[in-house]
Amino acid sequence: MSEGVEWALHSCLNLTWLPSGTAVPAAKLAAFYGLPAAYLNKQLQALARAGIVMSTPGPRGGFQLARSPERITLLDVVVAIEGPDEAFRCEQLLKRGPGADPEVDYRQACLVSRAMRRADLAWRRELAEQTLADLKDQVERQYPATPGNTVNRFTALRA
Amino acid sequence: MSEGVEWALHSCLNLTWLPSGTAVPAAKLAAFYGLPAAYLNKQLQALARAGIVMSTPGPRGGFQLARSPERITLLDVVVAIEGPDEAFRCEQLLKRGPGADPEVDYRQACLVSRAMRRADLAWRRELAEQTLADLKDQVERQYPATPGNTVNRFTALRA
DNA sequence: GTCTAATTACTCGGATACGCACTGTCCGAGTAGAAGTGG
DNA sequence: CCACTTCTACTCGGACAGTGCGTATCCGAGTAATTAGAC
Repeated sequence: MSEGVEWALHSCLNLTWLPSGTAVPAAKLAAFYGLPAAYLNKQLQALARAGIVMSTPGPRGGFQLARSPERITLLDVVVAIEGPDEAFRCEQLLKRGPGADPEVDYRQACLVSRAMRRADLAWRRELAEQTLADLKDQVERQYPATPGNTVNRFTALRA
Repeated sequence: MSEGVEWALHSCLNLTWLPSGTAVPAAKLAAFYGLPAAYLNKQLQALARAGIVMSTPGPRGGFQLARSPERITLLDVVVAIEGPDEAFRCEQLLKRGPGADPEVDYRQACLVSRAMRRADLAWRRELAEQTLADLKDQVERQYPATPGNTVNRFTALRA
């Protein structure tokens, strides 16, 4: 899996703690973890295309969450970065084997493909059941200082 | 995910239908689906290293399942080809952020990492619950001609 | 002091190189069977 | 006819190139705030 997923998840989580209406430039989100700003910007663009964050150009511009954290699942973020394709892509080997029917779509008929798809769905279900708000609450419960520290750090970077 | 996983699964399933004790060379397993023989051989080597198949060199040699299909899960095959690492690898971003504790292992502490690991475990559980024997039975139930056709095809390739 | 207009600085966005892992290929070590030979 | 030796052909196994995608970077289009100036 692409490394950008981790960056996107942590950045979105950080955006959760900022007062709504304020945009954060990619450079500051990157500086928070010492990441290459231009490359993180690329990932944020993907999130913007997926409608997870919205971008505003110009001074005082940047990124902010496009909707409330309760309506953003971890699956949304992963799909935005990694793309919608499932990890196991059936190349329809059976179509190249003996006794193959050219009319059949073996992505549906092949039982190997089905078994792998079942596992993929279990993975996706688990990711879809966790929202950014859930994660945010868990962090705040376990590390109560995090929200304040995060905001302070970003305002410090603003200087 | 690597394409070799699909090849390995289908090849292992084909091996299920051959009488035990008979070895099949990689060239014939590859010819079954029109795959590049040398590259499939590479994947079979990985399966051999994992103890899923056993190889015998020389004439009349080849590959055969190292244990009964009931004791080979889909996860075993996937891990043998893809390696044991989970898809989402936590780079411990928090260690590079403000307020990081150098002593903490953030692969355990980071809640993002935990959420992703939970999804990964769900995926692995689903794969571990399906054995090659299960798949074999499903195929035989749905396509009763497959076992005979497979054996015939391999003996035909032997000519 | 206030309105207007030009300027400036800042941001995203897409177009452009680089590196690594997956893909694909090749040849050599080793072995089992076949063939040949002598008893 | 049988046992032994030699030879051949076949198999895996690891070492060697090619290619696509993830990684990383840079510069230009566009915008909002700022500043200067005129009224």
